[in-house]
Amino acid sequence: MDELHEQRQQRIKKLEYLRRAGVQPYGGRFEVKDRVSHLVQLHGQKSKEHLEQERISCTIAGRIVALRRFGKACFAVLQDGADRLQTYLKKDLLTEQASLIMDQLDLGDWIGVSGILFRTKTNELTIEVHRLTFLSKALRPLPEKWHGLTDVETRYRQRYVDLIANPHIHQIFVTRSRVIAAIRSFLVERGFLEVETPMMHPIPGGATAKPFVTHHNALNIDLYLRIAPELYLKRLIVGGFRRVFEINRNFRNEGISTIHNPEFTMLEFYVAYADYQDLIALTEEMLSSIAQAILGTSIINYQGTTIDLTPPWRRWSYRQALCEVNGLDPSILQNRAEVLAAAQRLKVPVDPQAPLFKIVNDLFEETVEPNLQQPTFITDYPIEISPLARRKDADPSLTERFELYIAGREIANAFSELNDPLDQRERFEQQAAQRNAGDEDAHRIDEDFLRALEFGMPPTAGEGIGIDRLIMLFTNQPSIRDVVLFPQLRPEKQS
RNA sequence: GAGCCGGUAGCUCAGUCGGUAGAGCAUCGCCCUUUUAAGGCGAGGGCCCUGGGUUCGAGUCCCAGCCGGCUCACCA
Repeated sequence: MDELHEQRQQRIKKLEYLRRAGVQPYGGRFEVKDRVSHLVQLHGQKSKEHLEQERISCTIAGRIVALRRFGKACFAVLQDGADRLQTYLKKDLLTEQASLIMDQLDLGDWIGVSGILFRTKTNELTIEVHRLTFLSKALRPLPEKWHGLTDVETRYRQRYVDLIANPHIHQIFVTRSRVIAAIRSFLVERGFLEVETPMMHPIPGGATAKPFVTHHNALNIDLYLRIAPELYLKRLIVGGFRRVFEINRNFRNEGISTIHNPEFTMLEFYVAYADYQDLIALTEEMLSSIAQAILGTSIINYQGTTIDLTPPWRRWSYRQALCEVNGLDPSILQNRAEVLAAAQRLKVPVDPQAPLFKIVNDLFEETVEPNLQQPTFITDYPIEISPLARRKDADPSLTERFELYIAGREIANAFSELNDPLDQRERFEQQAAQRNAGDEDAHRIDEDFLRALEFGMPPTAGEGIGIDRLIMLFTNQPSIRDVVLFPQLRPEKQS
């Protein structure tokens, strides 16, 4: 007989036995009086004698993740969230029915216990159980106790098993939730209004990306899952909201990698009357204070690199960074032949036919980005690669824009917004021309957005932060799949 | 989309030169009232990812495919 089938049959037999004995194998409400984490925090340091004297009563519930039987007694380790506590079940101390339950317990079952805290001979904090309540029967066996579940495919497909077998995974998602909650309160405290804008767009906009298409039957129209909330949030600034933010999913129909999931969580926020310099200060304060609040430090380790989030962070202009890293004279950036020569000398493969700004940007990405391990604001991007950003008054070839890099990765992208409706229309039309020429990622003209801008948008600064990548950094995870509960995979073959 | 690596019991993994499918944990039976990878004795459990091919004989060699990981490309 198939082994899984056999273990499952065994457990169904035990379930039926419990039922015949009057024990509900899938019970109802149970009054949990204590959390394991709290008990350990309160009493984890107390000595054997101290505990004997205090006789602390407690009631916990959890899943059995280890079971060591000794004839008429057993040790069962219960897992409550990411925390574990040993319980000691002794038939002497239990009712007849509880003894019967004890004999039927399997790894994975849920039970509730009441008893007294004590320390065993080996000094382990343990509950001596006086009351045992069966809560829920597991029909499938848990992964092996020592190595746990390591097969990454199973970990992602059956995250529930991953969370059971690898409690530290639990902690990653707790941290994720806390970071997002902290971002929310940081922004709300500063007068931002949290809003929700459409996820289904008639015209996908606000980013350069391929959208997912879906269809609305009653309206008989195609809709696109949003690639960015940007254009809707700016409509709200036009409408008079001074500070808005949204934390929600974006969808991009592109490749999957350790830093790309088709749906990913994005924070975007917009501040009327502000410019990108204000956002530099805000970003520094937000990320360093959240690290301090959630991790208890602003110095973090990411994959072996120590990263110091203590402000202020380095400000480095795009051109200056490029020239300093590679020992180039800034004057050559305008000269195609010299840039190509530099690329060759630096062994960066570039397309000699490409526009100059593209070649310069390839050089930047190849040579500068990997060096940006410590938090760095790269500022003043060229106009050609910043179609939505406001020009700098002092140099119209540059924009009021920054990207924040940490650990060699782009974490945030922000700029003073373009609020000139006529300029925006021109840029849309240029994009549309590129689209007609075959660039399917180029922006489409959003007439309603242009209409909104024509009603007048105040000077505004806006920023986007990729939340998943931020969480990777804060939890020291190498892959985005490790910070998304259910990452996208090919569907499992049904057997 | 391309390259490299992997897929064997519920889990973690061995499997030599092509010659009867293995271990530990888990499961089942017996013993055991302070163990913690508990222990002792015994037992059961396999679509070796799928489909072809070579061969007297394939987990092993060859081809195609499926699924996953990593790297690269696009992107955040």
